[in-house]
Amino acid sequence: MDRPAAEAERPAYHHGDLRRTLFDAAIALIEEQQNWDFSLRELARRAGVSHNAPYSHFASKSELLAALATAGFEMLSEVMAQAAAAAPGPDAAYTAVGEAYVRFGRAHPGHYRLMFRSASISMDNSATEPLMRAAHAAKRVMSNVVLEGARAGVFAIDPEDQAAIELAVLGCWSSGHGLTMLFLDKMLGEVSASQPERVISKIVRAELEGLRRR
Amino acid sequence: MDRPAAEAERPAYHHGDLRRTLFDAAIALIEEQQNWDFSLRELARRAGVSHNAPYSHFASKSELLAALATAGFEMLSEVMAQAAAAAPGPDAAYTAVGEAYVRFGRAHPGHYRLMFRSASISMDNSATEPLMRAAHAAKRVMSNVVLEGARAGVFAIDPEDQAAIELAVLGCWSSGHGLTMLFLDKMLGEVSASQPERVISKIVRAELEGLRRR
DNA sequence: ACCTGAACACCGTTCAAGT
DNA sequence: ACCTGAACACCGTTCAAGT
Repeated sequence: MDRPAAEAERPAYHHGDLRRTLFDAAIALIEEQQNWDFSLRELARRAGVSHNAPYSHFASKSELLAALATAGFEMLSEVMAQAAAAAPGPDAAYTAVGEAYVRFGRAHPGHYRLMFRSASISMDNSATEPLMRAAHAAKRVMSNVVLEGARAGVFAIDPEDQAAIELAVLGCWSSGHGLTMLFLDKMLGEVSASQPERVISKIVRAELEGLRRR
Repeated sequence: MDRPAAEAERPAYHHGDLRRTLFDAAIALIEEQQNWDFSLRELARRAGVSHNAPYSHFASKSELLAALATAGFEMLSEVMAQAAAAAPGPDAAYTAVGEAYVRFGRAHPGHYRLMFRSASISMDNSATEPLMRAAHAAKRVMSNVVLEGARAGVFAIDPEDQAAIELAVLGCWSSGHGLTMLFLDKMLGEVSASQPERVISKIVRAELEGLRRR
């Protein structure tokens, strides 16, 4: 009665895929509660195992969180890369990536927040390196979109000027990240909140104009 | 020995200004740890009172956090208003406010994060209304700067078009908030992180160009 | 290798009681 | 009105033990 039904299908002692089960349950909890304040004991309860079983798969709560954040950045990279690949040119690629980015954040509020928070939290455990790599890879996808536009002569940036590219990417990222966070934190007035797609589209396009005229 | 020295100066039982003491100690803890995971009991220990004394002044931890966030938005409003008032015109006002905004966030990382997080957390307690008012007031300061520029004809926006003003403010806010958060979350590459002032200035000015040419 | 159960040192919050 | 102390139902983490 105090064990989830799904557990009945699994062997009683050796779970088989507890790591994945915990991982998925953690994501579910994070999205339900919009934060990562869930307890490891609650997580174990949901997975139908003892409160200590998680420690067989994750050294600590913060290491689990870092692993979740890493997976989040990988998902985001994938989403952005697909948006870019499907676009016919630099302008379309930029808007598609920008809109996909904000859409991802709004679709996974707790997870998105965790991704950014945990990069500055878990500066100690072994899960940090893959996290940083995943975050860097995501940024790389954005950089490539800007770089393509610069090389094509569509954006007014010298593709060889690394500092200029870096700055342009940071500007776009700031705009998209800020907009996403303001949405998640319910900081938008009714006007903007009632037409999210329109607002997102306009702000992404305004940033694109900045790239073209820089 | 387990009580802070400052406590010796105060009356033993009735503290006198415990609310303020707790408030200040909470801010200190938040800035030390870059989060608000401190325990109410630790807070009470720092103030030299029993672990329940805080409940005489705050209904719960989340109400204390909401009060802190409210004060944070008031500080931010003040900082922005002063930056705007000291500027000779709309362009200078915009860059001064933008740079002051990011500087505030970087100077108070834990507090800044809390301000934005608690607006979406404490949707239940009585401290929510003042919080929302303070957040709205801060946004108002930004809006006024954009509105002034529009009225002066310096920014390419119709000052009577409320939706356009709203959108322009949201764009600027997203950019500044995103940049601030990326800084706090250590998401910037070495290049940007090593010259923060320069990067901030460039990104604020790029956003200003967007306003002028809109 | 993977999991359990008892144990430790914590929490937030409540409640009855003191000043 | 403001504060204390005991109590309750939790935590994360460790450790010895089971399968």
